[in-house]
Amino acid sequence: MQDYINQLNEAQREAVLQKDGPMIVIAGAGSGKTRVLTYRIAHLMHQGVDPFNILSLTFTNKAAREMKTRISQIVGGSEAKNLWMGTFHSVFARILRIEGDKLGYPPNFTIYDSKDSQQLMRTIIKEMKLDKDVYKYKQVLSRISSFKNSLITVKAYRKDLELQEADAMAKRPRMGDIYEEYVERCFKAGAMDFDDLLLRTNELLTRFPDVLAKYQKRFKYILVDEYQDTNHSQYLIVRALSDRYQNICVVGDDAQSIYAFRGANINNILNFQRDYDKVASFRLEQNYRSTKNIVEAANSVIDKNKTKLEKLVWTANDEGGKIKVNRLMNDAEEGRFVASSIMDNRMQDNAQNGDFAVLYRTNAQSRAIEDALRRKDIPYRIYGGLSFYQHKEIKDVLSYLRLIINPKDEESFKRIVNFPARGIGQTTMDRLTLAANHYKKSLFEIVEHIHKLELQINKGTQRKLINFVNMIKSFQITAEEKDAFYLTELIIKKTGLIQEYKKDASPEGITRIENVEELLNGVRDFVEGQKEVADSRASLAEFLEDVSLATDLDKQVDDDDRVALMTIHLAKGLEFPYVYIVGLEEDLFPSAMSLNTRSELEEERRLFYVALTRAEKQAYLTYVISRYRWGKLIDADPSRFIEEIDDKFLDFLVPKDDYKFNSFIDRDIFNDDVDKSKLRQNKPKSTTPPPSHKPSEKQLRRLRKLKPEGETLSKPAKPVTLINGQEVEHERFGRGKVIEVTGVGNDAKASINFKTSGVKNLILKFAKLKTID
DNA sequence: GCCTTCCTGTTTTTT
DNA sequence: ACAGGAAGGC
Repeated sequence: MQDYINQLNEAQREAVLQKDGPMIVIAGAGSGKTRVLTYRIAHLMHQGVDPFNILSLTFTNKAAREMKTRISQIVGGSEAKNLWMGTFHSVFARILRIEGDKLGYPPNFTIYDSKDSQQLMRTIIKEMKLDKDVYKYKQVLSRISSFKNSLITVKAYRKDLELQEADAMAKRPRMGDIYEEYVERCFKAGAMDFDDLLLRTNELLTRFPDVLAKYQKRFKYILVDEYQDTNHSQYLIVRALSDRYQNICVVGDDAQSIYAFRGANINNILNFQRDYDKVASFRLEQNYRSTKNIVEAANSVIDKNKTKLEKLVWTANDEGGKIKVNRLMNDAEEGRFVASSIMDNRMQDNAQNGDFAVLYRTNAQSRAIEDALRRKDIPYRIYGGLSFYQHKEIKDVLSYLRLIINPKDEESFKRIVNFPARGIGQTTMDRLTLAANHYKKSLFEIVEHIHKLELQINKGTQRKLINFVNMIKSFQITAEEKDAFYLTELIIKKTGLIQEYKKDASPEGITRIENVEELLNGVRDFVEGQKEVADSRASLAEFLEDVSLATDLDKQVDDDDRVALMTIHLAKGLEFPYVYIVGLEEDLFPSAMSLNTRSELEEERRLFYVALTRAEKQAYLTYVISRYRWGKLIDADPSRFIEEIDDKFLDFLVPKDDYKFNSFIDRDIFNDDVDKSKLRQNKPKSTTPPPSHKPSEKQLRRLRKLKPEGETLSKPAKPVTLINGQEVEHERFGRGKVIEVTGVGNDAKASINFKTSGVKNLILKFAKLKTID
């Protein structure tokens, strides 16, 4: 029993042995955080704590599953089954299934995924006759999401003049009305979106003290992993639940906080010691994962951030190879480099495909890497991107299941009422919706009573609608008697879905059918795993819940040997012997969207830190000179993040001097609104330009745009004498005709009418113009 | 009510 | 470049 204790270092052991009271574990990357969490839970159980009384919140369901397995290996027996473990969303969805009726939700409430939410928002904006260019549904939705994550209800919004002012300033004065309508429509449909799962849990715990007391008593010990990525809503839930016993253990690393964009509040971890009394705090600073080179390089990067808790991550591991940096011509070549480098490493080090990961900032970058790997027959798997459950054909099938479970689910109803085609068109749907809004009933109920209502829908169409509803009802009866697999198969056949897909013989169409088959297999596996559970109807609901909360990582199959391709966000918590971080270019990583504020840039830097620290043995950084974005070839500059790593940790495969790091120019331009002096303090190197500094063409262009009086950086181009009517050619704008010339010498400008891009005013000193005779 | 063509946003990250 | 939605014609 004491065995596992001996496998820990001192700091880890202390954190495991500390039994009661609030505690925080600041765990540097690779410092054995998961190990501490698992052993701590196992230890609690050894000390006689009932697993039933332990709640452990993890970042992914996969992490929860793995931890459970490891715990049961340590404690033996099946006790670990009773642990409450999972993501915030899945744990509280379960609680809301039990308690949701108090808030007016059916036990089988639907969980709207982001596509459902988007669809609903579109409908609302259209119905309210708002300008869709001003009220962009995604923007509106993300604003509402941030309200919900900060626990700002519609009521609270109505009282908050500042928020309303802000929306009015953004030309969206109807935000409050939209918010209200959206919340009402979800509620009417018996549906919760992702944010509701947390918001409604808060509502439940606040409005019903007896419910709060029940779960406070139940969860005597609470553990929260990745605490740095919790949002305000999650923070309040944890506070409420832990209030009675105060046995709350949070684990996290402020340096790895990368989810601010979805409401994560880094202050939750920074202020933990203020929030609870007598907090025991532990620091795990020894890294067991990576080589010295990687650990120290990563440290040197994160040092540039101002907002952080002090800690020193170190390692006793070997020094290891330097981080290899390579520059490639374009994204295709970048892919080829990664592929052949993987082949080399496989040969030389006898590495497996599964030892490699390729990490990127945006999903769109996977394409080029994929192509290269496929050409070299290197097996790979892409994580993220379009999740399996978001494919059209899968959503179609799932919508049938969802409607069977919850007939009020409007998004499902709309999706399938005329798919496969049943002759129910837009006009009919508009009239139904009107009636539904008017009578405050669901579409389904309106159809059920359609003969009693005076709707302008002809008898034939009414018949079709009733047939549809009756079919769903018959499925409901089947669902009572048979398992989910039987039901799903029945639906696919009886509705004609599969025939519909079979019509399409294109490769995409074939993939569709395969996907449906895969879904069917998934349902079967689920049913097999649920054989003991008597209530098949409940199990169908559970399947749907699993599906809507599953992350791509959750359905990962580790059993075959493949290279992993994923975004850095998805890679958090994972580790690989070899890691390729690709696309290290300004405007891509750091993303152009994050250059406006210091805190956003710091989050990008943390993201880079996360990426680097995934590597155990060898890390590669690549950037390209030009990259296809938006279907166009775009010039790129190397990322400032490469420059921020001390050269002594780097091995430049292309001599560094060959291609200059000029990004400091961008920095001065882009961060004019930010605290410049501080930025510069953190970048001593940038004040001294590299010896043989030569700005790239792209930077020159920027400089010309922003500082027309551009100093000595650019050599004045050979003066061109122009006269009106002269034909000229510009490298970017193409051919044009001079309309007017003004000024002399350095101030000389010309208005030129370009054939393709219209009239431009150019400063002749900078414009590279060729005259055409 | 269905089909075609045009238009639009997408590429920052996700439970 | 490309998918998904909107709009307009049949």
